[in-house]
Amino acid sequence: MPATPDNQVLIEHLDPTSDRAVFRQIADHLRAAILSGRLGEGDQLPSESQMADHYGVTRMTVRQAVGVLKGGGLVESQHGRGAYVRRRPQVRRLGSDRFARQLRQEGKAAFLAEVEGVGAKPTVDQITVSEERPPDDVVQRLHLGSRVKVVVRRRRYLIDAHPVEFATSYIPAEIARGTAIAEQNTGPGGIYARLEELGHRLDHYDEEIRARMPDPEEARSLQLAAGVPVFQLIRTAVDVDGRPVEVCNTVMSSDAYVLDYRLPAQ
Amino acid sequence: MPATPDNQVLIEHLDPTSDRAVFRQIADHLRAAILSGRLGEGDQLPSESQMADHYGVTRMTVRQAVGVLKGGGLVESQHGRGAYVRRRPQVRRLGSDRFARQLRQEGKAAFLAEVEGVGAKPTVDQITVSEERPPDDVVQRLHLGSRVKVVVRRRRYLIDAHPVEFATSYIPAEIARGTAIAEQNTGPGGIYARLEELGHRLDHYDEEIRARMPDPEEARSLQLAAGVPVFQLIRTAVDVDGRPVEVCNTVMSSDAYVLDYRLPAQ
DNA sequence: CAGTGGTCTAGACCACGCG
DNA sequence: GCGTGGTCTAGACCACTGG
Repeated sequence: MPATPDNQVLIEHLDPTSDRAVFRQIADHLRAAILSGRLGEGDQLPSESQMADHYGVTRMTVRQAVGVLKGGGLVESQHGRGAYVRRRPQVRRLGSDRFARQLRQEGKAAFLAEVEGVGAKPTVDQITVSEERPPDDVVQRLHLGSRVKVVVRRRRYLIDAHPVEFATSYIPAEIARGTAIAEQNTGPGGIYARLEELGHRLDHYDEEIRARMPDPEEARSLQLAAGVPVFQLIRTAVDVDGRPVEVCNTVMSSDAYVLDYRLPAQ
Repeated sequence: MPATPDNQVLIEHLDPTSDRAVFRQIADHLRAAILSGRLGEGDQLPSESQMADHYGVTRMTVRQAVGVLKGGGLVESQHGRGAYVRRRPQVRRLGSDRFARQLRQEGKAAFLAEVEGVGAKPTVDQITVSEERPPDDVVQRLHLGSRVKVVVRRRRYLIDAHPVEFATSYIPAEIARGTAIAEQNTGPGGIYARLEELGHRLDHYDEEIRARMPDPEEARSLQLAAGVPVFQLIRTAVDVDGRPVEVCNTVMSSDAYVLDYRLPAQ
């Protein structure tokens, strides 16, 4: 009479007659456990060795299964510690009125004011300002000639020391050169307030939103786990004369943000 | 004197003194080749065996490298054929005025009219209509009681036979029951035209946008390659009395869409 | 049929974390 | 020091594509 170790109950979860690959079946089990709540956010998965024993497969097969869940953003692993059900960080809602409001707020940049308002600690770092030839898509959006330079502002935004987005703004040098827009600190109300003071009364913003996987540099800068896509939001500010005066390219961690827009029906 | 086969030039690309894992170095090489255009969209990568020979590693190591690029959405592999630089399909731009327009268009649903307008063949399939208890988040958004039922409309949209999005609409049964909204074919102008005919003049739409990796069911339904995230767009239609009359939950392939919004500055 | 990617084994050694 | 995940080897067999 053969021995029947207790892991037999788990081994029975595998269907050897199924066409579905073993590692996919294991991934399915883990996914079901997570979605059902049997494994909650932050819970540790069984170790790879344990699962290999349980299912009667090698560690490499288990790793394939876990890899599926990591690619789907459900699981995050930490070298030397274990694999965990990924926690969804607190999201920040970006309303479509955020810039209308900003124009009225004096003294603080919108990001700082809003994040402090919910009791978190906002930071802006990696600020650089330079004058450059813009990339082609920016040339198009700003209706510039091919040799025209722009002031380029780069910065990264963090909430409670967690990076959530970074942005690059392009303003025609003709407008921004020598103004506060070309300084590290643009002063109260940010560059939109400065643009209006310079006579470019703003009419509207056009926003283009894409979603994609980050490149390795973006993943590093935003400390993204595997399986977390980014929003790419390209905003063009247009003044009342119909002239585009700024393009801002923002890359945001998709699990730090929900974008809210209100559209009139007419 | 040892033989130096021609693949030696490629083997030299590996830096054995580097801390970076071999499969990451290989992935870096391939990514650089793709981003520089040396490998263009649709081009076939060297076979796994070829790369294993070139770099002097096993096939499993090469597969890890290719897996990195698949997870990033850069590469797509086809069983028995090879691995290819992924093609980005044509994108459809979703303007924020798409529903204001729709109200004026008679005779055709907005999706069909717009896609035909660019010379492509639009399809809607998997249409189902039923009456159900809505999920919690829909109960909240529609300001409903806990036992109230809604008419649920599901459908999938395809462009040139490629699925690009699927959507689920929830309309309070009290409003929709017995009307064209509860039929397969809602008639000219779609459900928004019917809602207005029923006396619910629409005031605005609230849209919430998220990005995330698809679950396996979504990936199958939208035929998504690995490394392609989805947009999830939840739209709530509100009538002039301030009553939410529809919630529509749409899941879209992120590489089929760019979302465009225009925001007034004031 | 040959060549491709997909799955899986049975090991090995390493780097990291934590007690 | 021990358990964890990370990397890598050297095979094997399979499923699929295409000539």
